[in-house]
Amino acid sequence: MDSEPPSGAASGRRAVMPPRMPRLVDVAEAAQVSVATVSRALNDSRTVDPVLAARVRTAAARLGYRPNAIARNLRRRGTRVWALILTNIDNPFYTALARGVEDAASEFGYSVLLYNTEEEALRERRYLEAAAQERVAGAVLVPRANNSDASALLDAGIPVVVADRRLDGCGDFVTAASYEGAVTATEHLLSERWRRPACISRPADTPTAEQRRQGYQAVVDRHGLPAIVCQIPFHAQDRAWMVEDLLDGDDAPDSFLTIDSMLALVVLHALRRRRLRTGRDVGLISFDDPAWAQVVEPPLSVVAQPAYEIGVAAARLLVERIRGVPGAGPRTVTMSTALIVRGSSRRPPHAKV
Amino acid sequence: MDSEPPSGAASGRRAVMPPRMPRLVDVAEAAQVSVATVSRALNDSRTVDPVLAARVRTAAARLGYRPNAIARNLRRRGTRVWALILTNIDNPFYTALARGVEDAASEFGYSVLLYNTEEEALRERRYLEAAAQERVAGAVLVPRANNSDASALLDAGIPVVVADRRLDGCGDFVTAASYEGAVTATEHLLSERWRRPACISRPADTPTAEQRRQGYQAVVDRHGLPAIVCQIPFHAQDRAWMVEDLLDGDDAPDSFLTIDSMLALVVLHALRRRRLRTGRDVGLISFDDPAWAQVVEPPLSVVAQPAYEIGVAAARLLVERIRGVPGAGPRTVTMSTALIVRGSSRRPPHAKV
DNA sequence: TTGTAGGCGTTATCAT
DNA sequence: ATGATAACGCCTACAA
Repeated sequence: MDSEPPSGAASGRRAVMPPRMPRLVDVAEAAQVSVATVSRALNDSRTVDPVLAARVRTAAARLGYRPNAIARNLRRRGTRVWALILTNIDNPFYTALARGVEDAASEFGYSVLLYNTEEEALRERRYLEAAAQERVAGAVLVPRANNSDASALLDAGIPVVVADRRLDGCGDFVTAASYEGAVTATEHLLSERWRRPACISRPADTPTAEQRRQGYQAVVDRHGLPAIVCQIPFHAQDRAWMVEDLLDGDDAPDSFLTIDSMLALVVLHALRRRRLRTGRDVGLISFDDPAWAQVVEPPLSVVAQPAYEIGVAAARLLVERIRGVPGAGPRTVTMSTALIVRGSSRRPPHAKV
Repeated sequence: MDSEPPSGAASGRRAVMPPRMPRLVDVAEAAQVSVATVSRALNDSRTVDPVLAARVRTAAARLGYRPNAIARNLRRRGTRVWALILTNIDNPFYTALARGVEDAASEFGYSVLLYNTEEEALRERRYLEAAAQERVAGAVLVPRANNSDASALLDAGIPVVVADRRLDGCGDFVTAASYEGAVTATEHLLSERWRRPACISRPADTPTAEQRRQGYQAVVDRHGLPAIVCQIPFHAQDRAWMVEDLLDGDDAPDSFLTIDSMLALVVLHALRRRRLRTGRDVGLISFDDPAWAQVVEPPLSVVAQPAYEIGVAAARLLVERIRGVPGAGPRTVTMSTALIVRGSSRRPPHAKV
């Protein structure tokens, strides 16, 4: 048996100990009822005498009683917590997605654990494991790559909703129509009479990036144009150089499709150093619609994704999964993208090549 | 007593039930040892026979055993989870701060619950309550206003580190030198020969905003210049109008200090509509150094705050608080800001007024 | 309607 | 070094 300090007074308690929080029994004692009655009064007060219920609530309030979620979770065998595992909270797209998830979770009565993998496989593995040990009620996962392994969660029977980047055999999936968006964007560049569009993308093991690259490629192929693809690692130090090298090469592009807004920044940096202007010397269109898109000169043309709504949709699927019958097959929700033409993708009538 | 389904076989378990996870007793049975030995082998294996320890680990691995953090927390009377309560994850400053906290937390072995209050008092209250019930080991709090009430956490003896916005009587505090930063920024504008700088700030109950406003005001007062202050609510719909109204008024400013990067976007919007250019027609300098600062034309002058480092510092203070003697008085860490002059704050030699 | 008491899975004490 | 076992705080089946 444990040797607890005498609970009688301050005698056995060291001064440095945090104050012991009131428990159900304390409330019960104060209200002169049993713990069962307190528990019932505080949860489903239907089956409890209103008079007693009031007495209980008064006592609870007076003592500053706060239910211990740990004990409750143990007894209920489940938490009211979700894990949100994503690759890079700095990317405004994921920031918005996170807001959507958090917002909806809060509405459904869940708290959310944020795990930022920084696109690192090791961290992702650690986090999936941590989430499983925390016995989260569910998880929204943006996998690092197509070989990410969510089995730590799945084996534990924890529902997982995958967001943004496909991951097979992993339950539900919410994403935007990446391929179609890339097709639209590339066709837009061509309709503006750009003839050598480049696709600035991410490593090929990033599913969504790869789909966008393919959408781009399909269009340039169909038009008999060369595919100019540049896959920039997430952790590259010399990102701007890669674009500048591209511009210096023999087969320099005359326009760009960037598959996320951080790459648009990279391209804009490179262009600035080369003293090239978008919407004039070169064309530029990017996936995502970051807050700054409308304050650059000229404003940035984009393929906007409903990032916040994707987060909300993921949350909705997750609650259904948690409440619902596991029998139901995996569902995929594909949100549509929106082409927003601003200035950066335009090509002036008499531009030189 | 509870009526559990017979645990013997699949007979009593409905097909829809999630798989029951292996417990310590299961590992013990498989390894032919007592639960105590398993627990010891998996935690502090010093005091256990290497042979048995190996057998335990093998059995645990084979069964896919994952310690139940809920039960562990109950027994240990404490979680390995922090709460990160902040006002707006969309603001790049807080995004970076969150990364810092999460990064450090992960290193210290903690998970972090993200609570995004959206600058709403009600949500903040709910979240503080939720964090307290979750019995988090500690919290990093960016309070909504100077009247925020963290007693839900404090009463429970949960250490709180306040970040960015001061909140008295609430333990440790990490922030950047707002007042000084604003002084520096304002003096910089004056040194560029702008004569009517305006301060685009936030409501007066936002401590940090107020300090920046005061820093600005001290400088313009000292120079006998008029103070032009515009406090834009966080949820305002017509934010750009407020700035445009300012520009249309009799006492129109010739330059701006914005106290966060989102307000810089608002001002840039307004200026665009008025066809005014920064670094030429008007001056602009902003707190924070968002990723887009260097791709606007001209690049944005800023007072940069070490957002990520503030998050890390908060995390460090928090672990010390958790591990250390509560006797130690509240500490304040003030990080210095950095004036980065780019193009937007410059005033050309022969500018017209 | 209310009370009693067992157990959720783990850790740590005590006894061996 | 190992094992049996009592809590941690809550919920709920069962008895009254």
